[in-house]
Amino acid sequence: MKKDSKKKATIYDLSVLSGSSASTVSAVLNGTWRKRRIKESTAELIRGLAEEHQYTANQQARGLRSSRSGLIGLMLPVYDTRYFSSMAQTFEAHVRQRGQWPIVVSSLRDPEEERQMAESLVSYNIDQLFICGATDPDGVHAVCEAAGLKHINIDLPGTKVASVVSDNYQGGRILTEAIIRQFSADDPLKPQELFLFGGKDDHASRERIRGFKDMKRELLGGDFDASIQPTGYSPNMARIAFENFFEKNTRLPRALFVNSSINFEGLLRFMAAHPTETFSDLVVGCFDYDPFASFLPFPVLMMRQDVEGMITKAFELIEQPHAMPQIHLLPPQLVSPRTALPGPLDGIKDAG
Amino acid sequence: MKKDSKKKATIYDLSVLSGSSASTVSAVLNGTWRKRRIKESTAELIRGLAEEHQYTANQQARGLRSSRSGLIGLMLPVYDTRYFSSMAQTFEAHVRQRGQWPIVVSSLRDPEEERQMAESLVSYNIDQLFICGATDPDGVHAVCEAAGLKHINIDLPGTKVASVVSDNYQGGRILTEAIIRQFSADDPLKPQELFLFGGKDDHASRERIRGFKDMKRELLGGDFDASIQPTGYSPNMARIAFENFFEKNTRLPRALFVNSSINFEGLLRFMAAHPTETFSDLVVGCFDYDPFASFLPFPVLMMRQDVEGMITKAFELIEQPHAMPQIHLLPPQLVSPRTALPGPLDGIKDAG
DNA sequence: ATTATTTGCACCATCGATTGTGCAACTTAG
DNA sequence: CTAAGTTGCACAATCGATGGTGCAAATAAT
Repeated sequence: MKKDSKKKATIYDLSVLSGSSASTVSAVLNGTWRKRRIKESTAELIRGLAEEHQYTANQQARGLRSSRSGLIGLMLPVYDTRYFSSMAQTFEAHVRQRGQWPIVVSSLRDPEEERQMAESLVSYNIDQLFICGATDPDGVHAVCEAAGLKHINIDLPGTKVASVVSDNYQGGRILTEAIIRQFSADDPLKPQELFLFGGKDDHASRERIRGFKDMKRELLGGDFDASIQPTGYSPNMARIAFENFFEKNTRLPRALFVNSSINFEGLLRFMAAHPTETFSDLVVGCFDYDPFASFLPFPVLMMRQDVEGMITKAFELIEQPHAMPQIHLLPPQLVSPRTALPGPLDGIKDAG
Repeated sequence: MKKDSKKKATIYDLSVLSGSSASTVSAVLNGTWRKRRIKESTAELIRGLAEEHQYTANQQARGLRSSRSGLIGLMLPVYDTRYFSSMAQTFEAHVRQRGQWPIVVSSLRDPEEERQMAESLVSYNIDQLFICGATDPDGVHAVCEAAGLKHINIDLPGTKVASVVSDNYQGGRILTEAIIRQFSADDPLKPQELFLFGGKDDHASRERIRGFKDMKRELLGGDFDASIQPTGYSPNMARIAFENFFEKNTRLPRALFVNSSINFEGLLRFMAAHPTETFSDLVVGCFDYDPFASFLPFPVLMMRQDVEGMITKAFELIEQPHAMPQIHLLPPQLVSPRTALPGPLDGIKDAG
């Protein structure tokens, strides 16, 4: 409107325009003006000018003074799986609802990266940090602790502050049972026909594997440790594992427990190289939910982790002075084959 | 190390410790010290102390002074599709490689939200803004322009600054042709057997629809406008459209052009309510790529948009003084059924 | 009409880093 | 031995908002 709309208005500009002091303007615009006994009419005037000149507070200045920023951080291993992207989406909604700003970064599962990122986020004076799926949560904790930054672990637990994670053990049991029950009584699954692929030596994998083993033993008997093939969280390592198995046994197992959707992508790569008949007799259980995966040409059982619940719980816990670094377990949900669940996108109005 | 490791070290702390002035410390640590003729030995000393005390610059103070922040913003409609999550992942990698920090927000396709978000990002003094898939890019532009913030459009073009978008018209043509060629010469697809579902009245949809119509007319002849069913970018609206079609015609079309993976999720929901036989004769082309979708029990052709290329191009263009608000087109890639392409995750080291 | 309160606001230091400017101490030239 | 650089750094203003403190003017109490 004014000639100099190139630069943003500050409280000093409004101070001149209104004839009040900068501190009065500040108080009016940040809501502390009643406490400072500013006249209603003065406040009104200033609010009007602020509106007219499109004033918005400089968050850097505000943050510098108050040593807060309004930013809440989420550290993710990666974005590009439905699990983590829905984590980001859900996190964003919660943060914005609190009038704060999400800043999401991905650490690529590298402990050193994780720590450096935390350092850097600290230098922006972020108010809280949600550490999701970190390889070394306690390393990140040390950084946060030193800076007095509130934080919490999600997905993978740490030992220093509270953690919110899926009940991977129970989930593993339930998924394993569901896989086994897919087979009819007249041609039941045999112990050596059920394998677990994927995951690495992290808490989630360990618990899932434990659940898998326990349930497998209970239902099928026989202890068959060779049925575990950890491949890391990498599509290609998983693909190679499937290829190797296939070469050695001239076929896939009848039933697969796949440890994550990332590993499932490894199975896709394997599938691309083999005719569809190879998979006619296959049952897959995957510890993650992806709507498209649920409709593949063979029965796919999935475990959907309760992302909404985890984020909600994490927001509750992060406020509390950490009495004890407890691990809070949330049950994941078994999803039958050919199921399309609503997701975070469904809340969005989009008339088209 | 020191007693008071609870608060972060500042240049003033290091100033005292080193016996130099704060400005000298600042210069040493931000790299401008040669220009200021600081002695090598002084620099060395200060660098040592900085290391020892784990100094990291307060970005808010730095930003306040220099009116920059080191933050680069990406505004996304949503996170939770493979297209947009890979956009976020790719963006992140590029930004971090430049030594800056990504701040990603989702605007949920609401023009008012988009503008407010831009306002708010401005108040953090972000250095650049990538506007991806905005419903009203020019509205966001106005906000950026007023604040002197460099910005660029991705995915959906605006008229005020440069835009980088997929060649939706050519992509639409190619996908349509590929769908039609899936059918053999002895039982070829007829014009009234090919429908387009999804999308709304945005640039991308319009172009894809134009490509669809043109190619359909060229190959199949007949102009059949009823074959377009826009449903918005919503899974449920798409599901309802499929249901309606099915009720009216007692079957699905033999071939579908689905406008986005979000709409494809609507098809999944429809599938969940119908037996597999319903889809035995179906061919689907989808304008988006999702690895799991590629392996569904019927032929699925997909268009993968060149996310890496778009981000790269956008970084090139955003620096340039906007001579002309040109639209830069990037060809998307046709993906055959049962194809598992590598993605941004493949770059990650993860031995497992 | 005084004194005691309350109201309404201005002043100023502060957060931590950046940067233009000034000026000793030292070196080189003449 | 003096004048003219050069080197190496300190000083102080500044970015924009916040919040403690102090003080007039208006109002109430006596």
